[in-house]
Order: sequence, then structure tokens, then C-alpha cells
Amino acid sequence: MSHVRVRFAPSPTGFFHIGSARTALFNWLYARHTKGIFILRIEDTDKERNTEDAKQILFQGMKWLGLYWDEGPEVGGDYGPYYQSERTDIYRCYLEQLQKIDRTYEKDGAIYFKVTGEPQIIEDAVRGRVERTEDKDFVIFRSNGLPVFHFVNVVDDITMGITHVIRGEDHLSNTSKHTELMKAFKVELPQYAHIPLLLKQQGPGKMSKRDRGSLIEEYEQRHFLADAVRNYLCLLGWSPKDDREILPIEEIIQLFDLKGINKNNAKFDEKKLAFINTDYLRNLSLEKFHMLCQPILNESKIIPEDVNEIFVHDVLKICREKIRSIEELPKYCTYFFSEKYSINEKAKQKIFKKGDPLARLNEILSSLETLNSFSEETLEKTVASLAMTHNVSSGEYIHPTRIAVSGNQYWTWLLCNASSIRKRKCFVPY
RNA sequence: CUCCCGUUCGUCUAGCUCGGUCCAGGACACAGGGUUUUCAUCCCUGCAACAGGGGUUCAAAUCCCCUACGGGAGGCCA
Repeated sequence: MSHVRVRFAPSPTGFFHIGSARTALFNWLYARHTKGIFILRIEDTDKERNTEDAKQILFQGMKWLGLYWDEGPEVGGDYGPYYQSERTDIYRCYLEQLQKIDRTYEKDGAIYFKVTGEPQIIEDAVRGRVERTEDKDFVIFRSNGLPVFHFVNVVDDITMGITHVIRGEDHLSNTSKHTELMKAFKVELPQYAHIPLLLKQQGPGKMSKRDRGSLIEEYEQRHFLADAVRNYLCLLGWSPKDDREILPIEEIIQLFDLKGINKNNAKFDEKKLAFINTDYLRNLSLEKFHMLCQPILNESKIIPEDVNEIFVHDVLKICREKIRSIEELPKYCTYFFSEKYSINEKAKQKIFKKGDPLARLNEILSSLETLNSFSEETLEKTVASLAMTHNVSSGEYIHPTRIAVSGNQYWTWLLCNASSIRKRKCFVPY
């Protein structure tokens, strides 16, 4: 049985940043890899922005990504409470310990911690040996009586038995403060692992909440597949080292290790995410795909009330092969359910450039009207024989028809489409 | 300004621990071609990198140093 205990300790800000999500993910992966415990701790000492909504956004994002925690809010645990706002007694107690050994002093109403000023050596699992000296005393309790981040973070890690601190590299410089405190409390240092940061795709600096695509909730709203987003996030700073990129989470868990994490920062690439998302989409079972499409179909209100469920299923079967993300489903499938689709002018003009598309459409329409079966086979035969008798290529029928029934020259495979829509008055737009 | 971390194709990365098998491999993106009666898929080809300079060595992407550049920290924010 592993004794590994890791934590993700966000402060609820009202959004779930993709960089935070990646930190959570790496902690979760390591916990699962070692069969250890993954703890969620809420750093809500800064009351201002700590609202119920903010917490829910965080929990929702975690759950969406499948990062379920073993201890923390909603699930409890033996090391609680898991909200810092409820741990003030513990902080007081630890403050007294420092006061007893004369490692504090008061100035301007705030309590300062006296540093030793000795070089702090951190054996970081990702970066190796890092040495830094903390030469200034720092505040651990504000004049308003509330403890500050560095203090609570360390006390919580101690009292929650955290064995591995996996966090962003932005904390590396501050680690010397933490080790100073840890040593003052005479506890063993945890294993630190500072993971690289996520940089914005354009321009300098790390990704911030204002950057497009920086929030997890955005991907959820845009109907990305959570598994795909999670897979992509794993690849930012980590790789299985064998040229594979898309792999099941169970395998990632098995392969994941702190030593395999890169040192350098990574830029977030939306296109790669999109590619991975498409791959996951194509590998979905039709049932799962249908289920995931349901919300966006409902939102977009393109499906009539009295629709035949089997028909919807058939339509989705076609769509799954064509679309690149669930987000573009409504745009693609509207014409299956409604005749109010618009005709792509460019596509139409292209068709009218050669031959006589209107004549072809009339011919195909007359032929179709005599059919009582719209199976793929009969449709194909119909088109083929028309082409034969008029001595033109079948494309001359297919292209105008597709535009007539869908409004677009792309995507749909005509025969499939036509059999689905049956004998609708699909040539009217001309 | 001080301190810390980093630097392989445009991007994510493999290779660096144990120097030769790397005139550097994969993927995304991009460009071209093929399959598909269209589209999507799929397949093929191309493009493109060891930041620069010094060492060490028979031999360096791999080890050492310097410079440049990028990132982070330096709050009574987290």
C-alpha cells in the first residue's frame, strides 16, 4: 500500500484555469499511478472572491475532467476540514509553536517569521537540486489577524500528511520560504516537483484567464470531449516517450512518473487539441456519441418535436463520420430536420458554371418520383442510369442535388442523405 | 535591479542519465499528390530544429563555462 498523499489546492476564483487543471491532473495522475491519495483542499483565506458559485465552477470542472478526489469537500476524509477558512484553530496552534521558539516578531500589527538565512536546498523531482536563500523575514499573519498563503500552505501540507508537492514552477522561488517554515516546525520536507508553466499561444507570458481558450468551462460549453482535453493536457510537459500521443487514461496512469516531466514551459496549441478531439470523436460508439450530442441538439432547437428517434440516430451516424467537433453539429445537420437551410452561394455558382444543373435536377426529380424505395442501392442505380442515358458523368447529377438538399457542396454523402430525407421537396430552393 | 528556472522543426515532443547507432525521430499545423463519383476519413511526399560562442574529447544535441533570449519569483495576493 502506497503512502503517497498529494493535493491540489486551488483558491476558488470563479473560473477554472487550464493551467490549474493541468496541475490538478498531474497530481491526480501521480496519485493514481502510485495508488496514493489525491486530496482537494480549498484555499479560501481570501474571502472576497470565495463564493458558492466559484466553488461549484471548480468542482464541476474537476468532475468534468474526471479528476475525482479521495479526500476533500463533498467526500470528507480524516484530515479535514478541507477549507482553509475552517482551519483557523490549527493555524493559531502552529503560530504558537513558532512563537514559543522565538521565530516570530510583530511589526505594524503583522506577525513576521524570522528566517535563518541559510541556503535552502530543494531536491526537486523535476528540476534536480535547486539552491536558494531566503534572506528576508516575511509576514505570516496579517494585521487583520488572517494568516497568509505561505504559512497556511505549509501548515496544511504538514497536517494533511502531504508527501509530494506537485505544483507550478511559479512556486519554485517561494519554496525556500516553505522549507524555512518546515524546518522551523522540525518536520521532514515533502518531495517537491515543480512542473512547467503553460504559456499563451501568442505573445509573451504565461496563460492568463483573459486569454482565449484558457478556461476549462469554455471547453465544456463548446462540447469538447473531456477525455480528449484531458489527454491533450497530459501531453503538455509529459509524454510516454514512445511517439504515441493519443492513449487511454489507464495507460497514461501506468506510465506517468515525476521523472518523466519536462522542465521547459509549453505553449498551448488549440489546433492540436482539436485534432485529438476529432480522434476521440471518431472512436466514440454511436450510442455514446448520440448521448453527447443530445444537449447541443436540444439547445439549438433544430429537431422538431415529433421527430422519429430512429431517424435522428441515422442522421447522427452520418454526422459522426463527418464533423470535427460536436460544436459544429447543428451547422451541419440542420437540413436533415428543416427545409429552412440556406444555400451556399459560392457553391451554387460553382455548380452553375458548367452544364445545365437545373435540367439535371428536373430529370433526377422525375426519376425519384417514380421510386417507392429510397435505398442507397436504388438511388445509386437511378443516378447511374440517368447519367448513362444522357451521356454525362454522374457527378453532374450528384453535385447539384447535394447543394439542393443540403445547401452546401461539402460534407454529406448524397445517397445517404437523400435516403434519409425521403421524398422531400428538396429542389424547391432553385 | 536581485534571485531562481529554462532553451531540439512555427507548436507539442523523442534523443541528453550511461558522448559515437542522430547530416536528429514522431505528432499537430502548413504545402503538394493519391484514394473516395463530392465532402470527411485514409494514404503518400515535402517543408522545417540541436539559441550563439568557447572549451573537454579521437568523437558532443548529449559533459563544462560564458553570452543572448524566454519564463518565474521578489506582496499584510494565492
